Amino acid sequence: MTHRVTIKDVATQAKVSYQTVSKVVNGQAQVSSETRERIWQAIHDLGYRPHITARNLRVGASHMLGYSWRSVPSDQFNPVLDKFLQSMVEAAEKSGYHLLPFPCPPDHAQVEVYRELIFSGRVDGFVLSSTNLNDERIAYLLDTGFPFVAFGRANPEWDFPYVDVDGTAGLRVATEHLLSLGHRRIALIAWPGESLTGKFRVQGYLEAMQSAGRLVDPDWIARGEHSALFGEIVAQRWLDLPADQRPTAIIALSDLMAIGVMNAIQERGLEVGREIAVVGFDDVPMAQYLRPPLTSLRQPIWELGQQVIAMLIKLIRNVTLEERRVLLPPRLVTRASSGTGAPG
Amino acid sequence: MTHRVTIKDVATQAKVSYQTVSKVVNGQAQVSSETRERIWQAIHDLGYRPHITARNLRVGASHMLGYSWRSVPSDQFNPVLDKFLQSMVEAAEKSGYHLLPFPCPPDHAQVEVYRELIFSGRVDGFVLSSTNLNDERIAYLLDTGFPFVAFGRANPEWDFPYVDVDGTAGLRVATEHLLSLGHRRIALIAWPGESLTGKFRVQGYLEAMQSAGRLVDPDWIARGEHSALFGEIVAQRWLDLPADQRPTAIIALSDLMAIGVMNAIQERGLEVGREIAVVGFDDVPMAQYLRPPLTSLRQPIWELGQQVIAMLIKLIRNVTLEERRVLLPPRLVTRASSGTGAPG
DNA sequence: ATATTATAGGCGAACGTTCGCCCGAACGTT
DNA sequence: AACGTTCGGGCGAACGTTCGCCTATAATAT
Repeated sequence: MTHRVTIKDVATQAKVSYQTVSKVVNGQAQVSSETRERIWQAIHDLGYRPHITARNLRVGASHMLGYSWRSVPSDQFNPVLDKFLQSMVEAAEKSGYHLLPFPCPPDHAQVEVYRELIFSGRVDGFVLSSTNLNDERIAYLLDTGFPFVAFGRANPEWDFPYVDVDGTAGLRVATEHLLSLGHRRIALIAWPGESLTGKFRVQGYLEAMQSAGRLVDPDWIARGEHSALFGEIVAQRWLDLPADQRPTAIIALSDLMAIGVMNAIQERGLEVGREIAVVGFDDVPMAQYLRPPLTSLRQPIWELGQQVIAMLIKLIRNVTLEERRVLLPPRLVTRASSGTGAPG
Repeated sequence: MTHRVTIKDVATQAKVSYQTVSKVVNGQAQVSSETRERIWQAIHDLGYRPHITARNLRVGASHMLGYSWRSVPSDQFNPVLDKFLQSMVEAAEKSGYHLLPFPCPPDHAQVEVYRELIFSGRVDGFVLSSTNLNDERIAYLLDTGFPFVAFGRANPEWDFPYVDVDGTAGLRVATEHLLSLGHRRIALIAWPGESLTGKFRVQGYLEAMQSAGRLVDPDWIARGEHSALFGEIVAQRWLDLPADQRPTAIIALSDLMAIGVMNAIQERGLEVGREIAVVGFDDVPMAQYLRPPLTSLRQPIWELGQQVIAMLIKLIRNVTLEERRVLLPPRLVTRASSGTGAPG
């Protein structure tokens, strides 16, 4: 590297003061069209590019948006990361921002890391994910007034901007789908009660059952850890019931658990889709390759990424948000695992 | 935000010049221990954090490492992104660097985007992925001498630092595994000839077959697009052969294609693992949940991420690399799909 | 006691921008 | 002819650091 070409080089080349070059670069009006062209010419000739760090220092912004996510254990999959990141990166770029992915700190150190990023001027805002009910980060950021948008909800008493998948709507649609196929005993595999995301999804199931006038047997809702094994164990338990009492359809709150369910069913020699319907959530890429292919709810990840960044940038620019709470419904992708009608 | 607390605030509080504070913050020796403590105290009291942008401007570095990746179509999975990113982000952070993910530009605009990032001073180096034989980006970066490390190889005539998975070793191990189980007719599903990664992997297969003294029938190597469907079609073709001529084992260069193979086999009513062995590559999380679970080659993604960043940072700091070309072998994860022995 | 060296810490400058203010010229108005 | 207005463009300053150099004092050696 010989010597970085700066605004001053352009200025001498174009025979103006360097501040005038700045005006041209930033599209300010106070320059005659002749000199403007002369300056652009010089910029082009010299291959000048504004130095972002200097600009950022001057304007007091980093044009960076912080994001960290929890890595999933390697026996699981993160179905959304690729698309979500791409979406955010692209949306940010369009507005002159970049994403700063930082290592997800251990729970107790969360806030400290966010503090650090704020006070070192590294980021202008945050995208939060993996939010939980009383998320410390949200509490902290609300307290300091630093711009952020969450991907996921939290304590309903708090007023903060978020985008989220409408799990309630998703499960309502999935349940209605099964009901319309004639299923009456529809079971649900959910997460522990602490899970907020789980709560919303269960609610959609309950709503759909209720408005169809179906009573829900509490035994039809199983709660446990997010794993294929748990899905398998629960399904086995249900399959032990006499045929006229056991569920004819099982919804799992994730594809991972749904896969466990499918494996349990097939090990009993039963046919998924014909004898027992299975529905998952996430629509992981693999869902379509399972045998039978898995009916699942696909999250509008791209749109969520676009929204979350658009909102965050508005927040940073002090534009008021017309929508502080955005819920986007997932789409039911119907495949063979949910069958064509209830048995019997 | 009232007022950012700067080095000067600390200085007045500690009754020294602000440059001395800088010395303390950067751990320089020329300060007595009393004043040093006084300054640290002031830093702590005021909650001072150095302003990164200002520091970067002064030292003429951005402490950012550029990275972009090609998003896979949504019917496929990116098995490595999550871990690879986390690994790189974490490794970078340890050395005071951050990752800058930027949108993967369309092919024709690749170089221009890299140029821009360099000349606007946004990054100090690049990690390249999805490299191809005559990668324009590599050519350009070699030409300008800008620091980068590739994840993947390219034109062997070029001398540039890279890390990569040793696909040759991986396929050698996989093939030897099948040979040791008594398989003689081992078929391979590969990518088109242009694929460099594919070429290395095929080579491993050929080496293993050769050193076992097995002739390789050219018909046992199929080449086509990376999809489950292609795997399925090819497998069907092989299954049409008389039982004493068809392959008893099939290796696919990716799990996605292996899944197609498994489905084709099962649709013929044959049993994967007992009648025909199947081996994949990638060890996607889903592999263990398939029925039967898929034997596959797992890439050492975490280590690759650590290495690539370590090398890049050395390059930036002008430390000579002891190893400019790092190949890490994948690990064969043996599961039921490769069976316990060749049939017959 | 003087000369030499080491040490602590101060000071000006610079990194590459943008911002706000100012001034001079040109122009139109009364 | 004097005035106000508009427009083009110059200028100083600042953003928060780090760097290199300088100086005064203290410590050591002769």
